[in-house]
Amino acid sequence: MATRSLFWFRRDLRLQDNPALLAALDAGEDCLALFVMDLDIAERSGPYRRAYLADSLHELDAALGGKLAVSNGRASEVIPDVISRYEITSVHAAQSFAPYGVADEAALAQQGIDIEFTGSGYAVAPGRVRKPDGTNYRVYTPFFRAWMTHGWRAPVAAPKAPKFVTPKASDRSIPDWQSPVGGALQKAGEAAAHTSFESFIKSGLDSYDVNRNIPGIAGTSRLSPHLRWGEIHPRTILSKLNQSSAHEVFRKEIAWREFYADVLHHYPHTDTGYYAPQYEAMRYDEPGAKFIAWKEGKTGYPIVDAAMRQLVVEGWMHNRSRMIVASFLVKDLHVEWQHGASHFMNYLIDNDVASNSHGWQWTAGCGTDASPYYRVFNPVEQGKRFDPDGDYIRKYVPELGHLPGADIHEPWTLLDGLSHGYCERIVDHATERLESLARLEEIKAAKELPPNQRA
DNA sequence: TTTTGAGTTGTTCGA
DNA sequence: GTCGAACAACTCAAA
Repeated sequence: MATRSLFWFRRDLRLQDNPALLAALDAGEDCLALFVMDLDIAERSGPYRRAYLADSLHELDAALGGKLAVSNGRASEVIPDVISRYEITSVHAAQSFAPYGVADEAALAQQGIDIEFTGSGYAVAPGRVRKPDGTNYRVYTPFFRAWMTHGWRAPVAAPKAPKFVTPKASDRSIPDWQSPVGGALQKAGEAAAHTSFESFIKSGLDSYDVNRNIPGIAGTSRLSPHLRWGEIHPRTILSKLNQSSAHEVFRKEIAWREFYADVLHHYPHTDTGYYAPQYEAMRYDEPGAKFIAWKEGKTGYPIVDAAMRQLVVEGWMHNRSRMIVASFLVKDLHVEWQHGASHFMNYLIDNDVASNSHGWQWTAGCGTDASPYYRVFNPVEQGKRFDPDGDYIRKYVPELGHLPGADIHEPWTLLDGLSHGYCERIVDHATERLESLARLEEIKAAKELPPNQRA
């Protein structure tokens, strides 16, 4: 009897270092490569996310010799249908740990579809790193140590002479979504991922510890979208790192991604829910005009506005900027973190639920290892410190292009500062910082009330 | 079980 | 301008 396997491409749009793909090719005389496109999700995604995914799928299809099947729908409907139409004898995939993927797996299992899972998008699969007593870590540093001790397998090579099934024309719905006119979308795909990584090794990695915090220079790896879609596997990256301190700082960033995936795995409600539940009771402001100003990059705080505009024109934002704008939304505008997280998810091409939700919760003070409550980012100080010459701001906020150097951080102090179309500050930071601290005092006090008197 | 040390990313204030 | 201390208390991990 003939064997034909199905490989379900999910967040692993690559051929190299893909053990699940090797398992699929081993299991069949030929193999159908399938990506399942949920158009409902795509509909709700921002333009850059869509364009990036389309680009990545085209790259993958080319690498497969034009044999990538793409079918629209939900995995729980598409996969059983494909199994019967192509007479599939075994199904293979990497395991997912994000809420959507986990739901797909459960729905397929319920229908009795047997999937052989091999590996995950992490060096160490979520749930594997445990304390000696078997429970999960809730603090990063001990997690990191245990993760290092746990270790991970070496990368594996791309398949040699794979035999893929030619899909029917009706299963070739590879979208042609384009990025918005004038936007600057990062190149997607496995080849681009390796090009990015190699150029980062050559010119960025050894100074990563110093340069990664300066949004105005290209000091970061730009690997986040590639990791998001699995165009490169983290263990491929880890295998190239040495023991130097710059490399160690970068390794720790990879570990943060793994830590947050582990936390989300153990507390699945924290994708949109509070990790620290007492913060739910805090007084927040409804997102209104100020929230819109934040989204549009019109808060009157140059570093915040530059960052928010970078997000909209590139589908990406520097990590330092993410913290600054997140702090501003939560602590200066008193808007709940979920509104900001959702805006990020729509625009970011590296939109990862675990990293995004927990990054936001860290800033908001309600996450794991959260920032102390009294730590409120000062957008002017952050600008002066991390964009000292204002290069980053001038790149994204042309209204301030006429201001030299450090003058750019406080345009309201200059006589003609507001005469070039730049907006006035929507709030006063010093005032809102105190307001934020006062609201935090309220939930601290509330915690001490007996349960029947709590709000 | 108890104890102890530690904990991504900062700001402000006063000397 | 620079520097160190204060900003709290709590939870977590590990001995």
